[in-house]
Amino acid sequence: MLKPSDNLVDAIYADLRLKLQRSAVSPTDRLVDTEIANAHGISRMPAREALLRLVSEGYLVGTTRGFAVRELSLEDISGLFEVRRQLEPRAAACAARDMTPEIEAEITAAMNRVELALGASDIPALLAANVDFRNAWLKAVNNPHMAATISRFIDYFQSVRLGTFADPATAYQYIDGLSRIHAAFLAHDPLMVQDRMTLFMFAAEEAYLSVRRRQLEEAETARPARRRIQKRGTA
Amino acid sequence: MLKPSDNLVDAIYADLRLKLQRSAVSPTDRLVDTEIANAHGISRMPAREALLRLVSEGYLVGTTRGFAVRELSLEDISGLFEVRRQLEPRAAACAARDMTPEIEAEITAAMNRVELALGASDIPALLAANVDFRNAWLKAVNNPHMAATISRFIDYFQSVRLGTFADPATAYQYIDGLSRIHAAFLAHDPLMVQDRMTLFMFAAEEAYLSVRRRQLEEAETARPARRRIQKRGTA
DNA sequence: CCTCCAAAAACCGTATACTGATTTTGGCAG
DNA sequence: CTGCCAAAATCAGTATACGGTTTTTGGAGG
Repeated sequence: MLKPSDNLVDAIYADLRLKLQRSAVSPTDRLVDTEIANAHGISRMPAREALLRLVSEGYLVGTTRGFAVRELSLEDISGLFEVRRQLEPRAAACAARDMTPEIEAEITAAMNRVELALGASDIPALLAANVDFRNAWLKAVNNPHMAATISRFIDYFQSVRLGTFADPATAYQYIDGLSRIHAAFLAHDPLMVQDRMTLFMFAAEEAYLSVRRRQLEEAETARPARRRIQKRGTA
Repeated sequence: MLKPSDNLVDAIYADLRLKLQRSAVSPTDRLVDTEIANAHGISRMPAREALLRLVSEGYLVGTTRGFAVRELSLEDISGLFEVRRQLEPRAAACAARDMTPEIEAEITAAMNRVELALGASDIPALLAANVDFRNAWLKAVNNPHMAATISRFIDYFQSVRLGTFADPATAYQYIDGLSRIHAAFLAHDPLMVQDRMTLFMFAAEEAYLSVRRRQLEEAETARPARRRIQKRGTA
């Protein structure tokens, strides 16, 4: 843990980012700079700067008591998917066009791991394989700005994704869509990839919305009402 | 100067961001935390954090000797426009659909200022009015994620825009495209807005590419070869 | 047992200080 | 005048320290 680059901030940032991608941080957790700092045996500043960067990128929100993973409202989900719909089908089509055998092998390997994990109901493995699949095809996108933007928008859903995969029916449908995209990649058909990605986007949006709606309802019944997340949204 | 929020980092960030939007920082300038700090009468840390944020957002790059505005390669320009083409026509169409009379008045006012500045060949005013026009129609975009992403992508071009407006012919053509978009907004025709924005995107890409190409050539002839911008690109 | 209030703790924001790396400067030799 | 080398300056990164605000805690009173 903590090797990338010779820069402490980047190292901490990468570490936290990975934890977030793996849904290893729950929205109820509080990330505190001092904790992270002496967990890694460093001072507050690098940890703080990494946290601040995650805030400015929209992954975390600052509260009066530590940093927390950002929870998406239903509007957030709709809005984020509107952007994803504009970008991902097109990007995936480009990826299909410019696909190399190496990357093709990677996405196939990731797809296999996804199906294996689905069969074993191994949610963490499913999450990880899902991330791998996405990162693999994004590698074939020649436009780094496009790839980075997409990556970022997908990562916003980490806090919801866990819930999506918890329900077997939803997970199955999600993975089915993924596998259809995978097949289209193997067929080297950019347009088929584009179309299937478009369909996938709509299905995914609905899945996330329903999961999030249920989460919000549960939270409502559990706690009558309370919340206190201040300013510091920045962006 | 330096009022927004009760937070020094945000204040410095906003100040720098504005300077960048106005092209008030040349790529040869070096932004140094200590300078900014005692220019504002504060310590290094807030200035440094603001700079770091601009780096992580891609507006600046860290060098071994201060921070500098990021210079776009021709590939960057093409890549950035590929993303803009996916987002802006659609977003503008939504803006046209959801336009309010207040915002319509704003974009008209901005458009008038653009034409006034164009007539007077007042480049700084043209730059400012152009920013205003964009910000005005983005206000009508109900999806904040969409609006923020677009805003960000547009802002990457600040270092090139100055060059675009310097050439009267290019500036005229650019502004003509803008005015056609404005007319479409006034007609409340989302599809017309969408189409015209699409055309505008292609024209703008070409304009930026040719300006940047010329800049690079000039730099080449002036200085045989040299450059030293290190790692720290982050994101 | 619950409520209210005050003391304590937690945590963020900012300031200052130190270190190491890199670049610039200035002088000395060729 | 040019090239080289060493001293000095510059600047990013990291550590430590302090102040202020908000939250939690714990006890006294109802």
